[in-house]
Amino acid sequence: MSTTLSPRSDTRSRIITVALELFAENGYEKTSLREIADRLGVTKAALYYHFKTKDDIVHGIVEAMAQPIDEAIAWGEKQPWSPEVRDELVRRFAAGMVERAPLLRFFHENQPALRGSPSGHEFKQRMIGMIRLVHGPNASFDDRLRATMALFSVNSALFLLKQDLDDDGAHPAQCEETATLEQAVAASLTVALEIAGRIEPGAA
Amino acid sequence: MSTTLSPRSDTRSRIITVALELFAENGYEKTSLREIADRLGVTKAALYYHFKTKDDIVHGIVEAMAQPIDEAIAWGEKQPWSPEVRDELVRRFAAGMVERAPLLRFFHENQPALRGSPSGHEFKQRMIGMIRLVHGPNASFDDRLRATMALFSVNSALFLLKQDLDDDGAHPAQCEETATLEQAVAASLTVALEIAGRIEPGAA
Amino acid sequence: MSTTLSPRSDTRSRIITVALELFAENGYEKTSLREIADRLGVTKAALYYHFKTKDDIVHGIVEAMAQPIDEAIAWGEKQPWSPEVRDELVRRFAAGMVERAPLLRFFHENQPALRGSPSGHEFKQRMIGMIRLVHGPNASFDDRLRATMALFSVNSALFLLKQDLDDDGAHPAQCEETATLEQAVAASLTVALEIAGRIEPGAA
Amino acid sequence: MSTTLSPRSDTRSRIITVALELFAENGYEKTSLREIADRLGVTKAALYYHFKTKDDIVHGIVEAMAQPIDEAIAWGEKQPWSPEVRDELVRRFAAGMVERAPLLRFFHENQPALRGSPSGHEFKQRMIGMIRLVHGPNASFDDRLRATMALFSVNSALFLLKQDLDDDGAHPAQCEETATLEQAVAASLTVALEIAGRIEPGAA
DNA sequence: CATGAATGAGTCTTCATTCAT
DNA sequence: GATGAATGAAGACTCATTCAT
Repeated sequence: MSTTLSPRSDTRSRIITVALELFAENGYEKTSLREIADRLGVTKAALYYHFKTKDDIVHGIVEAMAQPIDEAIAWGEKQPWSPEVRDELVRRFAAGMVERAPLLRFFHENQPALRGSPSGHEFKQRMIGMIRLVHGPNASFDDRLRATMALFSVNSALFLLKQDLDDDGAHPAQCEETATLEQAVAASLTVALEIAGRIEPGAA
Repeated sequence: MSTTLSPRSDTRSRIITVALELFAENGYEKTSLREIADRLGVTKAALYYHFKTKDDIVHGIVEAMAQPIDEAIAWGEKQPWSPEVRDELVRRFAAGMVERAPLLRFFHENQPALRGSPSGHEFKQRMIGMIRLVHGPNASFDDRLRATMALFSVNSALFLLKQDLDDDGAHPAQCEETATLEQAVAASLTVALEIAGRIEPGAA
Repeated sequence: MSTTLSPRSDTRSRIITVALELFAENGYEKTSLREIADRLGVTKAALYYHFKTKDDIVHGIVEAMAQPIDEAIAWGEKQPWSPEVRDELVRRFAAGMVERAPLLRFFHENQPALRGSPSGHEFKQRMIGMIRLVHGPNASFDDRLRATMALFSVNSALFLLKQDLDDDGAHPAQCEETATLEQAVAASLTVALEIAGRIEPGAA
Repeated sequence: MSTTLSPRSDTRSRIITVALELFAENGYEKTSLREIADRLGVTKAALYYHFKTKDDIVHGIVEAMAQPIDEAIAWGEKQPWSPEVRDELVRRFAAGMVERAPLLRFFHENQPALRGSPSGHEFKQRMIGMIRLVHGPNASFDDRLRATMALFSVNSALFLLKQDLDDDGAHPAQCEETATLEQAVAASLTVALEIAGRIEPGAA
């Protein structure tokens, strides 16, 4: 009769999953609630039983997916800044985001829709928090930019990967073989650490 | 009575300017033709005299704004790849994009809308061309990622700058002074060259 | 442990009270069952345990609140018409309606919603019955109108009172002090009796 | 090529006519834009070409129909208050409203919908203005109530008339013959003047 | 060159209602 | 007595697009 740690409801989390999928693939604006409902085999009205508004679904997504970031932030806030901490943060972020690639993509590619949305803001704050921890206190604009790019690295890698797949083999020996997801992520981490490595300790 | 190099029509180019402004600021989907028309003081129908469809406006934008990229590409294609050429390409791209920041922002933040749009594809091809020239032949995935990020650097800098402006000074001595546009661009170039600098000549 | 004259159920009568409040304040159409349920701290479904439909709640309201009218009607039907009876009916109606002001307001301001509703009809029949008793048999249209207006007088007074409250003192010495509820009701009775006083015994 | 005094557009005024008809008959909330559009043989979207919102249609109605009231108010404001002016105002209002009966009915029976609507407020202000002119300065609550009821008299007469028609002859010799519209209006004026006649000159 | 009028398809959202538990 | 989950129908509104003038 009782499940340990029962999710708020099955439908609710299925909505979150499917919505993120569609939002990431087709964009927030181009994804209608009908599409989400159809793919789930329920009615639009059912969505409204679980979420007050379309934007509230985004809220649900963030709430359900941002945990690794929150943990990384929580951890980072307890450490005094050091190059090691910095690198560890980058690593943790990358690790957490690999399986959540759609979340990052959604966030990056839907800024206009998220601008002015409370839930969009919510996630942006987390990103900004991470960035701040990575570059540490008293950072120059250069270093803040490095921190930003280091974290966005995963995203660029995913962009590139997607490009390769869309071309499906149409690149004539110009480049090497198409990378796998794992390779892409590895590359993203390599480059991210390179970039972050140039961040200099805050000038007192 | 006669303009040297008269543009196809004044209204036409005003539409392009205003549309890009709005697309960049509010997003492609959230910008209606009515808004564009209103801001220009004409009717929606007038837009249809100059452009066949909403997407066609994007086409017009790209056509009107991508020139510097095209020139950089044209130049780059004639040079054999070398670290100097690579850096010069990065510099030219940055130089060209500073005044066209909205274009880049529009491109980055509206992927979902642009996906599936002929005009979106058009611009993406140019970006891919640039990336390819920057990393040169036979590049590893790592290097292609570096090239990509070097070019996207401007965009990250602009993202950061916008964040600062939105907070308007609410960050308590945590970071240095808010940067100016020029400083931001300079930083973006610095970092871009750092990243590109790690690209290694195509191995065997 | 036992209430004399226990109501059908406590929740049931709380629903009636709250529903009438909301119906009177915000209108029948603009009041959703969710609102009623929320204000009571129960679920919509709970309402359906006590009432078959939304309209059935109106039925419940009328049933619970129209008693004084019914009694006045019952009394009036036993008396032969006379000016004294007429005045007494007006007085009884006014007396009964003061504490039931929301009922009257609801009835007056929601005609469109009540039209076509069985429960709306129910109440209207009572009003018509009252009117008929007030003007007595063989009344001219003028007298029927007088009877109608005499009874609706309370409502107009309440309308006026509400207006005053909404303006909260913004009328610059144009009128006297804002009246209290008691004064308003007293005025309404004065005027009602004036109007009814002109009703002439059924001619011929 | 040019019509003197051409209406803003034919469709526009047809919308106003039909909308008022339906609003008065079925209520504001129960009248959907589809209904209005259907009855006009156009699409919902066409309505939105002429009116920004459903409420804006009400605004249009008031603007188009309230002229007689405005004129009466304008006239009344120029006269010093006197019993003759008072009666004349009542007469003018009645005269103006007969052909606009639906407007008054709409206003009376849709308070909840109009509450909070700018256009509803607009009309209410006019009514309040009229009332104020009828009772004159320094009026007691009683007199303000008389003024109000005098003006609402038409409405009550119409209510009564409608009742008679709905019963279609089911009243068993209880009352006289059903009145005609003209008789009803005449009665309403008679009673209105009676009521207004009791208004006493403001107590200096 | 441009407008006024209109459309069709689709969006998000709300509501009364139902039913298994 | 009451709830959680879901539905079907409908509503207001927006948008890109068309076309006669």
